[in-house]
Amino acid sequence: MLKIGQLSLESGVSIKTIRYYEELGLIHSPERTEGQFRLFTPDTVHRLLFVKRLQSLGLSLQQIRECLVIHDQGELPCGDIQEKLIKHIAEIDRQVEQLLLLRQQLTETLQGWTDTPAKDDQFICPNLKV
Amino acid sequence: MLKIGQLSLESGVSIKTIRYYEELGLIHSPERTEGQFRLFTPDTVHRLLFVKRLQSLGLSLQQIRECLVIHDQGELPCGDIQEKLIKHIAEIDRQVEQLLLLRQQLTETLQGWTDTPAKDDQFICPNLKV
DNA sequence: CTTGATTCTCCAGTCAAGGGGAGATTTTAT
DNA sequence: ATAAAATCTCCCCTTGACTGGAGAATCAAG
Repeated sequence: MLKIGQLSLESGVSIKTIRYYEELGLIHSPERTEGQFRLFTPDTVHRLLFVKRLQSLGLSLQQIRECLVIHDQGELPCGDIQEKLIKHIAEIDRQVEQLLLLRQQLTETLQGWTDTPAKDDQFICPNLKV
Repeated sequence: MLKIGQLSLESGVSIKTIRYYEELGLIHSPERTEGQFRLFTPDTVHRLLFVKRLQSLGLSLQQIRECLVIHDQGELPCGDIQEKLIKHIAEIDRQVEQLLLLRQQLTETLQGWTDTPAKDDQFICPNLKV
């Protein structure tokens, strides 16, 4: 059994974050010593590494929790994880598309931009007629 | 002179947001009636449209404020705006790059993924050996 | 004069994923 | 036995751009 500091060392997740994850239900509330110190089972290390891995792939803690719930029901969460990852790719594609659209807007706006435009008190920036 | 409701109508910016922008210094604190109702000058409409335009191009309110400060010093902010837009394009490029890297990670992770892996109690998801 | 619409200030909350620190207690090591 | 290290709970803070609501005051119209 591990106290929280040891778990933090072995998983690379900060103590604060571990307690936060417990609060979110990402890890189970562990046993306590008589003095209320948390005593985690060793497999909690794996659980935290799993969280970090999915997080590094861009999933939210909420999504990760959904996977862990399935795992805790005794099922393999692979299918669910796969689905989430695929959806996440689609989400990334949407974001990239939006960013490229914006980039296009920006380059168009910068087309014909001049540093010394005629001053026009109607506009704050004459290059940007708004 | 416009009261805040009228300014909101003409600019499309909500009343709450107008007061927020005043607090941030994006628009000048206007005159007041005896009863403390704000009375905006009509050019505030343009100013709000300018803010919305730069915002739609992805600039933060902080960056927009910097442009407006230059304008209020009697200078044309075009050069500053141009510089910010160019930097913003570079920022977008960085973001896209990061997203595509992540996308690559995701597709690699999904390579060879199987819906019916052998159960392995050491791992939460055997497809994701973490 | 009264009613209803508008506006005022102030406070608080939203989203995500934690971080900081106080003050008390518990555990461990000497 | 005592000191030091670890942990506990509790509450507030962060970023950015707002939004919501309470309760009071003001303005405009009939």
